[in-house]
Amino acid sequence: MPKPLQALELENFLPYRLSVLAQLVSESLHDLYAGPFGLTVTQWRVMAALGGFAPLTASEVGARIVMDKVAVSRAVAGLLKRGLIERVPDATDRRRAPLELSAQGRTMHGRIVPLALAYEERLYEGLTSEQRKMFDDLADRLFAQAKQLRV
Amino acid sequence: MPKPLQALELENFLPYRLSVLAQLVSESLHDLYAGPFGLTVTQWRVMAALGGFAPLTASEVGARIVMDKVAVSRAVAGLLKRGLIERVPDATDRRRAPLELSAQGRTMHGRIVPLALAYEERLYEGLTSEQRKMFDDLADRLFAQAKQLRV
DNA sequence: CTGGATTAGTTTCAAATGTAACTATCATGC
DNA sequence: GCATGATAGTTACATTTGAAACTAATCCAG
Repeated sequence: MPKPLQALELENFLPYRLSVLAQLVSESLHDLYAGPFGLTVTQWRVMAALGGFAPLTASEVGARIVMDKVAVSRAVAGLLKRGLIERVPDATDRRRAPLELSAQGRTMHGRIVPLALAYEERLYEGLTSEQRKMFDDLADRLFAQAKQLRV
Repeated sequence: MPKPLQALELENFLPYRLSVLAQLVSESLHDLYAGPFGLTVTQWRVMAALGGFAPLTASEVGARIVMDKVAVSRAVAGLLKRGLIERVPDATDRRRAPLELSAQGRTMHGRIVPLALAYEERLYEGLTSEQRKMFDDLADRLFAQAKQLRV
């Protein structure tokens, strides 16, 4: 009796597994800064990008955190209103609006970073340092391959 | 001069990396069945779950594909309207509404599965089979750990 | 039995998101 | 130097999504 040539078990299907894992991790992390600091995922990512590489324009932020410019624009609007980031006028090109963390934003950033790193550390806890490197490396390759396959 | 004790580089931050990788893969896969078959991600996952384990109630589907019942309910409504799935009345408990693929749904499922598996295969292409197993195993551990950490 | 608590699933309303159109500024070719 | 097109960012509208309220059916304690 001919068995089906191909079967798809969601549980073992890589794209599905990646999706579920990423979602679970993302939600856990979200709990760290959503409640206490009132940030959305995108807002936090914008702050993280600026924390490391300010000043950046909205476009540069978008490229860095892989978000379209509308999403970035909205996150930036929210952060500006709360005074967590500031615009630095660019005299040579007034279309550009470079951004950086405000003093208040730096303080918040400084509080969240240790929480985020601690969460990452706990997540990695079951893995040896070789295994961590291995996972990172393999994830990199998958990412490169996925980009390659993107039509 | 005291350097900051902790720094967070988004590019090397595991939750962020997982999120970006999963999103890229998910979008690529989405292209395979959204255009040609007009399915949303959730709809496809519902069909995939039913393809392997029907009959399942909406709740059971939700547990399997890690989706809340509202999302499942909406996906199911869309699939029912298109005649891709059917309800099997449950005489012993009329609250429950077990679902299964219709003939038409099975046909579509049978067309999508090979496409999905082929994509997965191409994604894995740069990895040896040991590396695949390794990645899967490490991802499993991370997932278990993430569940553990979930408050 | 029967009234309150549970469970399955749907609907509703508000918030988040994506696409496309829009404004403002700058770069370029003639 | 000025029309055309490109770029940065915002706004508007339609769709999707999420949280909570709701309906219907079942379970269970007394």
